[in-house]
Amino acid sequence: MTPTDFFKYLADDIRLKSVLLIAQEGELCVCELMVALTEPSQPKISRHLALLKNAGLLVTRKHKQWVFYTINPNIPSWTQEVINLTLSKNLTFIGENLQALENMGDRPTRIASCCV
Amino acid sequence: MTPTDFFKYLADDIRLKSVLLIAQEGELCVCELMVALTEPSQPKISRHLALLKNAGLLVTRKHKQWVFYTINPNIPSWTQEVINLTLSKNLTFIGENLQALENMGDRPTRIASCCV
DNA sequence: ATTAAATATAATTATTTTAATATATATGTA
DNA sequence: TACATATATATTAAAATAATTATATTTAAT
Repeated sequence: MTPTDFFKYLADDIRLKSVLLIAQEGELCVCELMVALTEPSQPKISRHLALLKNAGLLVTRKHKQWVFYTINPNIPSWTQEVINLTLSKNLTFIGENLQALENMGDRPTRIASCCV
Repeated sequence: MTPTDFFKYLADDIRLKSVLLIAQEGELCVCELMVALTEPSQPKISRHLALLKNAGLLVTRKHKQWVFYTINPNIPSWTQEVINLTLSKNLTFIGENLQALENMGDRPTRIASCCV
C-alpha cells in the first residue's frame, strides 16, 4: 500500500469516521456504525468496510450474528500514527457520532473472543 | 477544512508527491516539479497545485518568471504533523523524484524574497 | 520571441450510491 | 425436531456522481 493509497482510504467521510470510531472504541460492528454515522443504508457501510478490510487496514472477528471490525494491529506504524494523531486532534469531528453511539439502545453483547 | 477534505487533497500521486517534495525542499516551482515527477504535462501539475493553494495548504511567491510553492505555515498543526510524519517515514516513496530533481539542469535561481 | 505558469472546456475515467438479492446465524413455534 | 421468521451482514450490477486528464488558449515576465 503506497502512501497515496493509504490517504485514498481515509478520503471519504464514512471510511474516515469508521476508522476513527473503531480506533476510539476498540471494535465496532456494522449495526453500531450505522447508528453512529446515522446512515440508514447498511450495504453502503458494509461496502466501505470491505474496502478497508481488503486493504488490510481493518480485521474482523465474528461473534454470534455480529461482525466486529478492529484496526489491523499489523499496519505500518506510520499509518497507525497518522490515525492516532488524526483522532486525538479531531475529537469534535466525531463528537456527534460518539454521542449517537452512546445513546444507542440494544448494543450487541461483547464477549472476548477467547472465551466464547 | 475537514479531516476528510485534508486526506482527499493528499489522495493523489501528483498532489501528495508535490506536497512531500515541497516539504522536503522548502520551496519548488512548477518547472522543477515537472522534472521531479517526470510529468510532461504542465497544466496537469498547475491544476493540482491550484487545488492545494485554494485549499490553503500551499502558498506562492513570485520571483522573476517563476512561481515558487511553499507549505502554508498557517495550516493546522496536526496537518503539518501528518505531512512531516508521512515524509520522514516514506523517503523511498519520493526517492526517485528527489534524484530527478538533483539531476535537473538549469534550475531557477533562488533569491530570498526579502532581498529582491 | 521565449519561457513559465494559469485557465477553460470537453472528454475520459474512477468512485460512489442505489437497489435488489444472497448468506449466515439466531429465534420462535408447532 | 422441523420449519418459518427475524436479524446482521455481504455481494452484485446498474445508475449516478465526481474527479482527472487532454487540449487549446491565455496571461505574465523576460
